[in-house]
Amino acid sequence: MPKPNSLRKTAATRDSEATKCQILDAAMIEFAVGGLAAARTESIAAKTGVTKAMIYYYFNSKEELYRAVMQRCFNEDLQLVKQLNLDQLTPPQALVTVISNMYQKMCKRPQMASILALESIQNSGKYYPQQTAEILFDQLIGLLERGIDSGDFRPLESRHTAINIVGSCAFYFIARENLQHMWPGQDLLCPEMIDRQSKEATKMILAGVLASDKSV
Amino acid sequence: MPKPNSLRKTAATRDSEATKCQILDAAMIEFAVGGLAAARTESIAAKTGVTKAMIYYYFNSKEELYRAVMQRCFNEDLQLVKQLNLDQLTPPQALVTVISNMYQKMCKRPQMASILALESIQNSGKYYPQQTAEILFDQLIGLLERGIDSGDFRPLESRHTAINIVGSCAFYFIARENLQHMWPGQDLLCPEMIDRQSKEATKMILAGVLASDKSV
DNA sequence: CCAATAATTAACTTACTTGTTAGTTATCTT
DNA sequence: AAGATAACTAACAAGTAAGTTAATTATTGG
Repeated sequence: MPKPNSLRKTAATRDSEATKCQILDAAMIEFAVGGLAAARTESIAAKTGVTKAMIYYYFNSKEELYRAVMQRCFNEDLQLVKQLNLDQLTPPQALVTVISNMYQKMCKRPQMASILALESIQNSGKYYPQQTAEILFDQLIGLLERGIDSGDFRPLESRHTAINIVGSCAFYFIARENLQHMWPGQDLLCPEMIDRQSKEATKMILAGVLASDKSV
Repeated sequence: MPKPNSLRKTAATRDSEATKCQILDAAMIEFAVGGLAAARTESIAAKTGVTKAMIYYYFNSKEELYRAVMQRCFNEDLQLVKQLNLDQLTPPQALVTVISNMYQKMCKRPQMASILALESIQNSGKYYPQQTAEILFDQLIGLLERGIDSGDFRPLESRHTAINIVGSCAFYFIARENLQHMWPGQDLLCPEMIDRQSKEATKMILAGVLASDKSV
């Protein structure tokens, strides 16, 4: 009487796609803590149901595995962003949407912010899939400029402002473990906390960006 | 005719304090790229005029060296912050001062933001000198609450807002290498750029935080 | 059900990294 | 100026980590 499909690697043996995915998931967690340089292949393997050799079987090297993780991160991201159809919204609405979307994404993949930050710090972003990071930022910058032109936003410097907006969001996730002490016992990743942080950020950013004669 | 005091380690031989300082400086640069885990003692030594053995002679281990670097970072920081005398300023003035001070500090030690971010991501902040990070955050939170009480600021959630403020500042330095592409050829650490970023952040944050019936 | 192939492992090799040690050179004291 | 001590180095030992290999086990198609 063999169990056909237990949770762990017990059954469902030998499914290459599942194994690749397991490795990618484990790698994402490991890379999100140490980045490419400090990640240990042994440690990644330990998080999966398979041996280290499988990493090399499917991904050839730690570096290529890292590339694959990055790729997957950004693909998901781009997919989501394209579905937003920001052009059909007013600039303030679009901005609110972008911010809310950022938090949702981070909430779904809490490792995201750390991985991107680590890649930037450790490797100057050279492993980012070509221009993908640019696309995401440019979208926000474009939206800000549209809002300035329409008079919804005050005349601000779009690039610097975009940095401030993304930064305020990313920081919550990057410094999560340190911010913990402000809310003892609370899980900073629980939906309620994320929601409060998101709302507070949205309010501040919107008020900071809107032309003084406008309001939402 | 021996040179008495050339720039490198040529002359001025055997000055223990200078050597310790050289090691700390080199370590700071190395730790700011990879964090404790990815930093190589060999690589730190290579940045100094002395051998790796000196690291162990003066600091015993990579970990203790890391602790020393952290300590020095925070000591400087606390010193500066205490001199601000925020209590003698109105809340909006105090906030402007805090923001401007953050940028100045980061400008002086561009590795700072990366080191703190890496420590948080890699080690959950366990190497921060006891409570020092808390003090810095609490100061900002206290100031925000004072502003809410006085009616200068709108009723916001001080902790979340503090995170947004610090985040928008830190991100510029953390993601510096990636943001580079927005200003091709420009040095993001040059005083003019920092000044523009700082001004833009100040404007946005202040507008985002001030009660709607107030202005600076 | 058997052969071919794909997935997987355990054990190993090679390169790197931390930390040590024994010995060397400069500086300071008397 | 000699002896003591502090600063320093080169070479090494021990442990760790990346990547490989040869053999093993499951799956699939005829």
